[in-house]
Amino acid sequence: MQRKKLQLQDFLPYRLSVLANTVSGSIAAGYAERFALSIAEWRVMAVLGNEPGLSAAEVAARTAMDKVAVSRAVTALLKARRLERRTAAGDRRRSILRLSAAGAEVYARVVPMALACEQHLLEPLSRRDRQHLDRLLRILQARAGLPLPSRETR
Amino acid sequence: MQRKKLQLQDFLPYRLSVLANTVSGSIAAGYAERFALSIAEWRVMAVLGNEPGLSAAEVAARTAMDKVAVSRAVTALLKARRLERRTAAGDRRRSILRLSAAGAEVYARVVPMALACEQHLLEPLSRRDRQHLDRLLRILQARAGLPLPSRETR
DNA sequence: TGCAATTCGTTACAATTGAAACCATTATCG
DNA sequence: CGATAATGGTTTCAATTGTAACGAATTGCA
Repeated sequence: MQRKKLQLQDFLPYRLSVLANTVSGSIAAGYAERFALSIAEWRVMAVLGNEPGLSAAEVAARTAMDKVAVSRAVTALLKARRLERRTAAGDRRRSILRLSAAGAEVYARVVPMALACEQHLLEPLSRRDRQHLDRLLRILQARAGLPLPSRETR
Repeated sequence: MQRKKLQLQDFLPYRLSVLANTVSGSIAAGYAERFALSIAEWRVMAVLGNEPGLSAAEVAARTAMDKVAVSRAVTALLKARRLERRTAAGDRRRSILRLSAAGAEVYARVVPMALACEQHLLEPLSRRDRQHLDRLLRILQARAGLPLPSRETR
């Protein structure tokens, strides 16, 4: 038997959405202003900081962005000279992306801000709480990927 | 001492964002098609289903939407005849919103879908896990509202 | 009172986003 | 080989969204 009323403020999808927006917003407020970075641009820089030389498609896979969003973020980062792009030897469709020196410097300055922000968020949680959170999010993420069993086929 | 490397896939704000988007997307797929409802419109209907007679500002407060988004959703819902609007007696700036009969019927059909979706998501979690999740999300939400202590003032 | 500030909600305009079409290159297969 | 399909990435166009300005109504206060 299940709850019959729907209270938006108790509804998990809604709560996740509000929380994610609140968090993203307050982080973006940190780096967006200072470095003129959008969330998408920051994500691209974040993966390339860890794994230089990825192609646009690989960046897309790691950031959960679509290829159009990546393309636009890359364009903006190239214009700002925070990224360098070569075309892959052996496949001239693919590009090879890496942070420029300037990009690496921005990266080095934003990473601590991002980690500090995460720490701030996690501060009220005990070690065990954090482990729990990690586990719960992992489960939910896996579950969210699955399709709902449809009414017709069950 | 804190982690020095930033791995996007372990970064809490990123994980929350991806999870929330995955979940919202798969729910929206359920009602969006069938009922031609956007997420914003559904949120407005959801609160008015519980609390008929709210003003637009009150809807905004309960849905974490801004007033422009509410205004647009309300316009769309009025056009679809799923909402009725009167102006408040005693304050002619305020509006009084409630679901129309047709809106109430859509509401009655979407609520079970939404709850089923939530149940599907929560299915792999034990009772205690769910309580934990509730508590953790509550803490994080409260924490996310607070501003980061700024480097200058500490 | 009456004038300034505030609130409610809408509108206008620019910026962002998404879907589909597109070009160039590479892979597949008869 | 040569045609067709598939892939990587960009562009285009329309729809969505955010910000600021706005008009109308109300409140506060000198």
